Amino acid sequence: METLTKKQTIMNTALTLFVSQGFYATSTASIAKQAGVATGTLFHHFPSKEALMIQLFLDTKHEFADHLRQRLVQSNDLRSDVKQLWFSAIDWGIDNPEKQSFFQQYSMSPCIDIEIREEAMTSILGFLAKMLEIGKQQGLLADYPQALMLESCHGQYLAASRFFIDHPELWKDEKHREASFSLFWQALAI
Amino acid sequence: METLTKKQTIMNTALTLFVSQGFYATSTASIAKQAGVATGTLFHHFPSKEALMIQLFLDTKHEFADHLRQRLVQSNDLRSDVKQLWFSAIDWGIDNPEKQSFFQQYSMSPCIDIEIREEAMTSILGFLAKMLEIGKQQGLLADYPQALMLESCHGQYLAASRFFIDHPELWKDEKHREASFSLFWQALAI
DNA sequence: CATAAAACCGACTAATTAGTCGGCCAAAGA
DNA sequence: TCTTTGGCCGACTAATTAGTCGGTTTTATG
Repeated sequence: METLTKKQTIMNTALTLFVSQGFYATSTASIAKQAGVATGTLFHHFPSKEALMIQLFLDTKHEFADHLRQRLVQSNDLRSDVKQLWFSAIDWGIDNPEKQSFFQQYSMSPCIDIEIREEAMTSILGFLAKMLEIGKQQGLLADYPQALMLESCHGQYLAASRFFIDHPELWKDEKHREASFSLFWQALAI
Repeated sequence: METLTKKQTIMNTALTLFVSQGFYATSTASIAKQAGVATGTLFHHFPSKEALMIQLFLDTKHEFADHLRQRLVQSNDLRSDVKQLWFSAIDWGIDNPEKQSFFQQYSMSPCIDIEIREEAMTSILGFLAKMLEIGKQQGLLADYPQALMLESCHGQYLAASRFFIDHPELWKDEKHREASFSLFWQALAI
């Protein structure tokens, strides 16, 4: 059993509290206390509360992106590739409901600077953009404006994972899994 | 020119500040000052900051729902009815970007009690649920689980209006308008 | 006009906040 | 062993907060 560093403990605790209470309602003192750490320690690792939030946001986004990249395949069948990506993404949300809630709340909140949010967003949606491009060339996907399609994909993903986090048992139900992907794919398909 | 009551002014100001700074970062003092009103007046009309937020949320949701209901038609052609609803909804978002941002931020934030959010949600999505039911009976729409479809619709709406608020000029572009509806409709259609 | 009710004011308070600072302690290198 | 480095501590502070309260003005009513 590996022990967490205090820094890690602080970040884990902060994530939990930010999700359950909100950024501004969570005091640095309460984070430190809950993490079993002095306030001085918190500010030793992070210059400010905001810096803590930013690192949390970026780390979590990267963790999610890494998870997807690991499972990314490249077969001849675009639809099944996208499907695998879709399932991987929602799997991650189900396995990390707190982090998923974190995205839901802070992906469009003024707590985090808009530049940072957008940068994180494009870094994640980068390979999705490529897949869309391929799909259009293959004539599988509709030729709608790219930016609109990406925003739509993102919205569908947030909605679906919101739904399955609220109803985790339904994610095991083949009918619901398939339906969620169909909703996603049909929107884009020719 | 009709003058606003102080209560209305307080609510308008609060909405603006909540959207631009966030709920917890906005002090009641700053709301009062910006509204040209004493803090005592604010607390005369609203028992607490939270009560102000709740009323703001419910009023705005109702305003949106009323807008949609006014434009609701009932022809024989479900697709064109839904299309009109879709355009009405995004129109409202474009015309009220601040209120739309308010929804984006607070429709899933812990600032507002989850019961209140869900109640507001179902009251708005109520007639959409009926339209989906009709569509399924007519064999026009896929027979996916209802709750999942509603969540997906909501997600698509948030994504689309987010997109068009960021790029208002594109809402006048027929291609983009049609594309946004196609993305929405194709997801649901058989 | 008189009176009552409601809207309005702003100085005030008790509580909470992010962030500081001087010092403690354990480990690593000389 | 001595020294240095860096994680760590927690009492402290200056600033800010939501909400109060006693009093004034405005409005409605008889």
